[in-house]
Amino acid sequence: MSNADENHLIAERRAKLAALRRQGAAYPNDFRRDALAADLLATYAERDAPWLEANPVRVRVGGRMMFKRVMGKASFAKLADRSGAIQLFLQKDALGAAYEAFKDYDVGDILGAAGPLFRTRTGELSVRVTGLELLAKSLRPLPDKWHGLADTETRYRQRYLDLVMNDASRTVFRARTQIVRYLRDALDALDFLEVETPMMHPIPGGAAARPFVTHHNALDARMYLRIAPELYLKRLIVGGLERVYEINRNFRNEGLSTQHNPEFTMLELYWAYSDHNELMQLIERLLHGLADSLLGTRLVNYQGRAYDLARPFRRVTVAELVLEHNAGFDPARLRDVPYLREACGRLGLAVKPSDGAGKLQIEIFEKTAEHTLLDPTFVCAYPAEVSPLSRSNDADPFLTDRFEFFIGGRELANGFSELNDPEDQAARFRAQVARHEAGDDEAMHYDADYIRALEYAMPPTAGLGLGIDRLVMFLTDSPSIRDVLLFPQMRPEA
RNA sequence: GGGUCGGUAGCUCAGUCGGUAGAGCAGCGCCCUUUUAAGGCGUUGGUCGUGGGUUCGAGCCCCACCCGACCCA
Repeated sequence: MSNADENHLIAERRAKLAALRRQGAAYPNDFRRDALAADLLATYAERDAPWLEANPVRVRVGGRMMFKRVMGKASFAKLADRSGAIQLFLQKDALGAAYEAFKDYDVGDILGAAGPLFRTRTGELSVRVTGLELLAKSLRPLPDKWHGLADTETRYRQRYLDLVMNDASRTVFRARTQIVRYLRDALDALDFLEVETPMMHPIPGGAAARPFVTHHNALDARMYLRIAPELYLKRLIVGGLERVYEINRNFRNEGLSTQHNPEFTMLELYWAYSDHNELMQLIERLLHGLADSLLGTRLVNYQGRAYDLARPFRRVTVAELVLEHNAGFDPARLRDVPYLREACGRLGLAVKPSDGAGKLQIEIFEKTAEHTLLDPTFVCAYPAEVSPLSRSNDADPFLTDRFEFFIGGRELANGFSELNDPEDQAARFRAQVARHEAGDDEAMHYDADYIRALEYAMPPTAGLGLGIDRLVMFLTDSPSIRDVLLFPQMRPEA
């Protein structure tokens, strides 16, 4: 940006920076803090003005100046650091030339200040500044101190400004880290091993989704950003690691919405000698623990509605929900393709000629039932047709031992007993390839090495995928996935 | 992809019937030694998202496009 493009506010600050450069180092790096604002406020919360007078506590604090009030020969300012903010009191008598320099400092500048703590007339713990230093000049003015930064586009594109201005935003991202740490600690305690598997796949697998495509020059090979780590993690189960998990990004080449970002974070875990029922119990335990540790209550408020996580989570099948939400649906014809096709037509659903009863059921379920699943609900017994990696149900091979978990009408998790029969898996891959060739670009590819791995035998295993972003949204009362991603995907600026 | 709403000063926002672009905060100058959105006086600051069109005249009306939010698919 040329100077001609800058407004007078920036021009004035740039002139002040130029003056600083003439005086010496404009960006000093020798100031050291010995205290954080919130620690001081907490430590001396009970100390009154006379005590602080009698027991001088000298501190060195640093941070961004968030307000500045000059009243002639005395001034107040507030310094914000990562913990919070503390007020400074500055007097000409005590500071001399540094006081005159301070009057040229701007809100937004990074300052270092030293001096004893005291209480103002109104009782606010403050630093009576005896030494002051400008550490980094802010050339651009901050948003309005009272209204803050409200423009959503700027909040997402310039997240640093959002973090400077909005406490609530900082709180959300701290909570996100706490949630991920809680999950790691809980799984580590269960003797799960955290692993890293490839983000670049020669064959996209593990989910039904369109991938991002890239190219490896040295190998002259097409590569895909992973849509899921599933097939790699299960290779590790074959390898005998028995309990593994990965918390990392997946990439799906799909639209953006309040629920979808092209890159999003999943927890995937694989648990040998377990099954989908134990996964449901695990989810319930994890959600209880998260609510307890993060919120201190199992009564979660999300977007104005109360969710009582202490009540047992509902369990219901796909078929039951289709019947529940489609009055007059003939329960005897749940697997009758022409009947289902007709029902889809009435609902305005576009179906493919290749869609079978399982796929059609799921279309109807998603259209009519999914959004109604507000309280925590496990939807069980997904059709095999839409579950190419799940173990078939022993009593009814039309179904699999699979569930999805919903809160607030949104899918939060997907879990199942893993298909460890290599011949069944090979047949399912072949069916997926046929769908792909019939034009379904979300259908899976045939992964020969994965079949080879299963042929060495994979123990009976349960596997779970948990959407971290949506979990964080729920636990932080955030309406959009962009509110829980530090840098959500945006169209490039013009 | 469709619909609704929005884009005006650094920030938050007004802008009437189409008739000289405004306020608060921030900034700049002066005053002010315990403020709490400090206060007082004065004052600078505009590609009204972009490009066309209608009109004597467009922030406002029409068309196209860009960016964003939300809803729907």
